[in-house]
Amino acid sequence: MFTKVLVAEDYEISNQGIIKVLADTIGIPNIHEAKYCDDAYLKFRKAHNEQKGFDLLITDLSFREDHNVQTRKSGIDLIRDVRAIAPEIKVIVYSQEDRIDKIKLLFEQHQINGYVCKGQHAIKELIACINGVFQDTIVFPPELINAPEKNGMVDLDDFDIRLLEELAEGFTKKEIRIRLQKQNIAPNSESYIDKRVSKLFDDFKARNSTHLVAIVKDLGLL
Amino acid sequence: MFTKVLVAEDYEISNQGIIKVLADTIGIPNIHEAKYCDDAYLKFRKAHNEQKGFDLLITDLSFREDHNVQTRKSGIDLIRDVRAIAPEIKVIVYSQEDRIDKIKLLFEQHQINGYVCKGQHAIKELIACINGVFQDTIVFPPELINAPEKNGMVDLDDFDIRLLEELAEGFTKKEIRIRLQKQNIAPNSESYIDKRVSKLFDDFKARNSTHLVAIVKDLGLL
DNA sequence: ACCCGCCGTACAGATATCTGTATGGATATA
DNA sequence: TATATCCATACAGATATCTGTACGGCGGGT
Repeated sequence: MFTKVLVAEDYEISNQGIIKVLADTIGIPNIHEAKYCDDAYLKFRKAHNEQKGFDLLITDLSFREDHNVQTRKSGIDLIRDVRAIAPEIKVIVYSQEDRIDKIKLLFEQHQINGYVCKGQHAIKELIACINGVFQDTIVFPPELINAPEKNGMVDLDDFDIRLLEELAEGFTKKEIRIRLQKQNIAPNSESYIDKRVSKLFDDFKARNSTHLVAIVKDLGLL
Repeated sequence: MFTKVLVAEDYEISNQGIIKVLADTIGIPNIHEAKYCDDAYLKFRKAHNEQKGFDLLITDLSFREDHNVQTRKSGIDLIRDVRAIAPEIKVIVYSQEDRIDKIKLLFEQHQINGYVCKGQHAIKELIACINGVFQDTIVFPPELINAPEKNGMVDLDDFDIRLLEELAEGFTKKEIRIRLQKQNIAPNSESYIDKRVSKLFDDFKARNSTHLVAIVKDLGLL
């Protein structure tokens, strides 16, 4: 079993809860905690440099901002930086996030090894997840496995996402055209941008741009 | 000190964290937990009926919905029902909520005795809160006392929120006017709706409606 | 009583959005 | 090779958005 684990979670009480499970139920001997991403990173790097690196990182995604200004603002930043110095480190994310698409992204883009959703069954899930990850498997949360098979899923390519981002930033279609042209991103005619956005209206059953952005924000795609 | 405490919190791990603090640090002998509002209510009523009532209720506000359908959907429902059978019960809310206005409402409308915000210093705050409440004081969270000069806080009234909701639903200003008129909500002139929305643009530094909705969605106000 | 600022309404002009139609080119399908 | 289909672009008309100005009413303050 893992012997040295780092827990990055800003909520002190959750933090204690996780540690309690790791120590009492699983019996991990060496547990360290951090309430800030930067602190977690420093602890990780120090241990790594001293050849006493961690086996496992358990991290939250969102960290509340306070007077302590952080260069790493979210668990994703932490994972990125930790992986940069120790690519083989196992990572489990423990977060409130329950939007399937967001969770999928974590596995796809950040190669996390497991995900546990804060909830009524988090202890059981966390234990199962740690065991699974220790055996080199990728542990998806039950929510994701039982996923309601592509209910109304629309698959968006990079261009769609870019358009949605631009719209959410409040740019007009003319501005978007100019911005895309400046970055040599094609296609970039105003008319085509219009067409694609209209297609997104159909896909998401949106009445207009404002509605569209609200919908994709709710779906967690942005 | 309190001798019998009920902890209502659906996140198992937070739950364990709270119990750990109550037991190990404060030394409360009799701690019960519930992961659902209805379950918490039943436990509370049973103890009350048997003349072995709880001294203190510590509850979260939001409870994640699952297959277990609940008649009480939030901590507020629980507080209301518990107070109905035991008006003198001390109540501490332990929640993620950090919007000052929301927290103020809890003290004003629900006469809670203390509030602790999930966060980096929750353990210290929880201990202080329990001690204060035990001495019959009302314990406001530091966030509320220090009222950190609300950097970019915009206070929105019901009308603003309604407009934002309507925009996010994709209605045009003409449609919004008609909808408000049908519900006899005044003011409802198209021009005033325009004015108010334009004011929201200024408040949130939004370029247009789409941007505005994206911003308030990100802020979690919608 | 007077002024001032705010609220609600009205209107108007410049822009932007949304919808529909049209067209040439690339690709692939028969 | 002919044909269908999609991609990217263009244009145009009806509608909606955004901005600015204007005006009466109402309440607070001096």
